[in-house]
Parts: sequence; C-alpha cells; structure tokens
Amino acid sequence: MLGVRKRICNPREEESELRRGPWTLEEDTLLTHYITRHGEGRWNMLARGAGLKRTGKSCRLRWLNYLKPDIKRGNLTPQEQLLILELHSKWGNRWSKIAQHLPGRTDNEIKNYWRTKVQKEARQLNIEANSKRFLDAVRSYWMPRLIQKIEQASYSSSLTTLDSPADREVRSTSSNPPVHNSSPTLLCPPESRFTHCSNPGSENSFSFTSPYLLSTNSNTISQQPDEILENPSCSPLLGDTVCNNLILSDTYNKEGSSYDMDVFNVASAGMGTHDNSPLECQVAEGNWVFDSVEDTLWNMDDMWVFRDLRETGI
DNA sequence: AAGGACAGCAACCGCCACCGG
DNA sequence: CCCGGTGGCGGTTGCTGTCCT
Repeated sequence: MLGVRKRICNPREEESELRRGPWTLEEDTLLTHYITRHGEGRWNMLARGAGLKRTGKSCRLRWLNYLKPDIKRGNLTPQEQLLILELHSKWGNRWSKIAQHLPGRTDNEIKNYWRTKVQKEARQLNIEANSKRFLDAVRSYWMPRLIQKIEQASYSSSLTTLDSPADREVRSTSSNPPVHNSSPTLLCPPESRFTHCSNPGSENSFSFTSPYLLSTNSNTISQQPDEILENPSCSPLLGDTVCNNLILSDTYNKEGSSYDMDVFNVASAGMGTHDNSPLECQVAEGNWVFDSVEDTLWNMDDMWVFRDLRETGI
C-alpha cells in the first residue's frame, strides 16, 4: 500500500492528490517538526502548513497514535491489562475514556488489544463478547489471574531486595508467599487475596501492586478513576481503595461464585442467563499458579481449557 | 521451500457533537 | 436557527510478519 494515492472522488481531492496508507519517514519528520514549532490543533491547516499531502484527520491520528513523544510502545503489562478489563466492564467500548487512565497508551492500541486478545477468547468460548456471561468470565477468572501475576511479580522483585535477617524472618513467617504447590488449585480463594491486598502497609504482606497505585507513582499520570476522585471515603489507604473499587465492586463477593477451579460450571456462577450452553472450564495444567513471572505478557491461551458440554455430551 | 492461515496493528471511514460565523 | 468546518470517537479494513503444514 506504500505510496497509494487516494481514489480521486472529487475535483478538490484531485487537486491536492491526498496520500493514503502508511506514513513515510519523511512525512513523520515533517509532521513532527511542524508540531514542535507550531503545536497541535487545526489539523487541516497544519497538514497544509507542514507540506503534507494528507488530510488533517490523518495527521492527527498519526501524531496521537504514533509520533507523540509520550507514547508508550511494547506489550501491555498485566497491570495495564487488568485496568483495561476493569474499566471496560464499567464503561464498555469507551476506548478514549479508558485510554485516559493508561498513560502513554492510545485508544487505538487498547481497542486493538480488546479485539485481538479479548474478543478472540470470547469467540472461542462461543460467548457474545459484550454479554453478561463474558463479563462474568472476565471478572471471575481473567482478572484474578492477572492479579495473581502482578502479585507474583511483586513478590519476586521484593525477594531480590529483601536480604536482612529481619527480612528473611518476615518472609519465613509470612502467610502469603506464593507457595509452589503441585496442585493446580488456587493458593487461596480470591477473597482472601483481596483481603491482604487491602492492607498494603502490613509488614508481612506481600503487596498487591495495583495498576492505579503504579499509575500514581508514574510521572505522567494525572488522573485516577472517577470513583477514587469523587468518593472522599476512599482515602487514605490508596491500596484499600483500589482493591475495593477495582476488584470487589460487583460480582466478586455478591454472587457467591464457586472458586473450585478444577471444574467450574459457568452457569453456577450466575452465567448462562443469555443462552443455555453451560461451559466447563478447567485450569490448564497448573498454569494458574506457577506461570513464569517473567512471562509478563498475559497469554489467555494458557489459562483455561474450555469445553462445550454439548460436545462432550456431559 | 512454498504458500496458506492467522495475529497484530496502523490507518481509514463514517458518524456525531461542538463551535463560530 | 442554520450551516460549514473541525475534531473526537468507535468500527472496520487491509497490510505485514509469523507460524504452521
């Protein structure tokens, strides 16, 4: 598609011969230099002023999604993925609103993530991507799974820095380390994990590093979720606030979901209200607990083995 | 080695809200 | 109030690289 010219639809476009398709390095340079000198805005004028044969919209998109200096590249962290799941459950496909809470990430990137990763899973499960069933699946399994990863990463990094005898004592008496258990079951039910995450200052808890907390430590973050900003009762324990708002807001504690991860019937957790196709969900070969902490990219494929009961005839 | 399938993602499109004349 | 320009947003497309057979 390189160098593809826009279809000539009217005399004005014929006159300007607007370019389409991938941007060249030269175009990027022109746009960047022009914005550096003159700032953003008035994109149609900007495009002409910069000598670009592009629409203002195209220039805006290129700048916001690719050229802007604070754009963060690379895979989404588990924290970011967790945040996306939570915010999407609240706001739906409000990508730009969600992106406001992920510094350096664009709405386009988040949208692509959702479509390629999350919706793909929904298709494989034969669940409507925005259905209540899927929302429940996300809340009940994928989000706790991400939290687990975050916890593991946090604990792992803390081990590398904790080396005094006192620290070792704390470690040896801690009730919360991610014990390497050979059983493919949860170390503890999500409720208890959330409990100790709600007390981040405790000396013997390994802290759950919430995405909001991380964001607060970032130089670029300027916003927090609306609830936190709007609800004065959420302070002063930020970790507590985060946990309550982020995780325990809805179905976790209310629905009495079964957390027996060996075999889980989706319908028993309040799902299956939209169709009558109960799914059997199994944790894939112990991955729930012992995934490599270095595996920072959340791979849903290794999380669950779903079988449609209709196929198995159970 | 070749080519088909698939995933990831940059870019485009259409719609809509806002704003100034 | 109307209208045209502009920008923002969500949905969609299609190119490219990678994996698989």
